[in-house]
Amino acid sequence: MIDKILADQIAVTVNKLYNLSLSASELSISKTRKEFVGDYTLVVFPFVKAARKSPEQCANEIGQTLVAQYPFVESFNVIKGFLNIIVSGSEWLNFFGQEFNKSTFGFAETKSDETIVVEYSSPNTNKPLHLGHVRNNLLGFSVSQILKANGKNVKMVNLVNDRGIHICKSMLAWAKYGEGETPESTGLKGDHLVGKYYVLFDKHYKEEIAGLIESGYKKEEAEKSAPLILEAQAMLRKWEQGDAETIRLWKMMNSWVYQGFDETYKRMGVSFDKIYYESETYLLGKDLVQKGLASGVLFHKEDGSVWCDLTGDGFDEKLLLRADGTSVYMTQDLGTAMLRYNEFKPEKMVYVVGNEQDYHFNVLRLVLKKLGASWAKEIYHLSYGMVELPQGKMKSREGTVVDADDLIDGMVQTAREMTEQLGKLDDFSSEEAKLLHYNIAMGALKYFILKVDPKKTMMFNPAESIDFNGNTGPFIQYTYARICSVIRKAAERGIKVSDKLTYGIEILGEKEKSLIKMLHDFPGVVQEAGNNLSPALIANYIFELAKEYNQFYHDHYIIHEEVESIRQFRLDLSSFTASVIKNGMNLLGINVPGKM
RNA sequence: GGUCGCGUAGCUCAGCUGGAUAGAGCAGCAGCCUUCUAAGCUGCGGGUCAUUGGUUCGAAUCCUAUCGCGAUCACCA
Repeated sequence: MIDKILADQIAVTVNKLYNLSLSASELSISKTRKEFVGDYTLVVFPFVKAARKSPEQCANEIGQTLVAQYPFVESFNVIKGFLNIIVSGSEWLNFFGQEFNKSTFGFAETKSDETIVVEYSSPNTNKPLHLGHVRNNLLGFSVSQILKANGKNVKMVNLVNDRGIHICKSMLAWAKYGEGETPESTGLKGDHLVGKYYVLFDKHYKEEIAGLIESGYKKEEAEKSAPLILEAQAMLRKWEQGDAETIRLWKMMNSWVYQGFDETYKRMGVSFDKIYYESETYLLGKDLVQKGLASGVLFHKEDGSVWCDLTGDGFDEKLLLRADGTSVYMTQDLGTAMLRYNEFKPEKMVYVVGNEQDYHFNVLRLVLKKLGASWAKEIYHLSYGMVELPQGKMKSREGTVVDADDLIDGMVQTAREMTEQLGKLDDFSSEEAKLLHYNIAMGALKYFILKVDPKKTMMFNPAESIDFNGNTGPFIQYTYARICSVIRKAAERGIKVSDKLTYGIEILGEKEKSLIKMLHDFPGVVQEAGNNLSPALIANYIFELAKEYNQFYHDHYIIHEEVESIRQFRLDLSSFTASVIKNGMNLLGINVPGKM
């Protein structure tokens, strides 16, 4: 980008002047802050010693040399140790035009062979998706889009946790208390129906425990010997033995859940290339353990359990097989990672999983490495923070979880109310209006979540998330819709919208220049975000862009009285801005409506 | 207790590979609809960047220590 080219040339000049050998990346060159005059700023403090001159002398010297040597350096000014460089408009635009023709916003045109597997979502089939899953899904999907835009061959995968004692709990509760209820008979979404029985199990289980404690049991004993939990464990054993009736029940209830999940995924706008089921993968990893034992990486304890000694690496010993030969979470994950690696031979495997599993992934990488997997270092744990509510943490047992479907319903409802209140959609058909409500609601929700740094614990305030003012998705959608409106209206007046910025350079103001430069830097942002896996960065960038455009719009309120060249330029600018906003929002998985 | 993460305006968050006077939005106050979308715009007030010591021309940013909050250290997944 222009920054780099500029930096290269400045490096040549500085090196020659002071007999140094600095690379462009070692120079501190940034865009000039808006309160100062200039386009780019070089910090000269680092050369002061070599130059044996004051910062001001040094900066002036470099500035004069640059102006003399390069036509695109128009002039400069010096404030303390800061050299502000002013780039010549026409030279700069010339460069800009070339770059613009070469590529559109830096999205790779050719796909690389590099495959990246992104695992996200990974729900349990015993309860509906909640707010925490929403953050997971949006992050996973956004990151995948960002990587795709960077030319990677992305495989989005989901590992569904469809077996285990927790699944048996809801199965058992349904069998005992369900009276044959189905999604059809109740009108409930399948995942909600199953979730209802999971809660019901917990309720009855707690009652049994309380009863046992009253009759003299200790708490731990009561928890272990309550009839319900024993029954659930028995059911799990039956499942593992392939008992026909148990499997039938399990398949039926899971199919309800999947239908419910599909609906929620669809509403969130996320999708997967491949879905793994834990019931099919939970035995994986055992052969890895055998190999590990053979090679001496793993060892047996007296009771027959298998462990990996990680004490030399700052971790504890890690269990991989129980004494009875059954595997644990880590064993399965080792097996699944191996399976996935062999299947895709990816350059990187991204796991979108909450930060409470940081330890797990550190251990996973380490054990894989010890087992001889050279690719273990390519596992990237996209670790995200919890979502908290104003009342505190979400706890399913205390009923303080925010259900994903309820949340989306609420957002759509609010969008509808706001829209009707403003009376803007009078000329919309009911279908159009419905779609718009959905787009606005999801835009608000998605942006609200994605604008926060993934690794940080975030506060989810329902009241604020549906605010349509300020740094929000709807603000950006609104801005985009207005740009489209300008273009549309101009077309009605017969003004052509061209793709190239070849007009009006003489009348470019500072604002236009800085706006175009911001757009021009967009590819860099994508690149950086792709590498850092940070949708938050893109979200904030798009907001800045939308804000800048709004400012521009208000500064040039009356366009139809202006001269043709200015019109032409403004239109180019508008269409350019529009596409950048749209591309950026697409990266985040947010729809932007053309009119609002 | 060990390890990891976080601490920036009343609130929610940017900024963190060291650069100029630390930025947005919300909330509060004062203005702006005859023109293309007021879901908007303008202005005002609001800060010991948790504390401490260091590194240097320069620290919210890097390092030490302390305090506070959280996660984790399961034969749960």
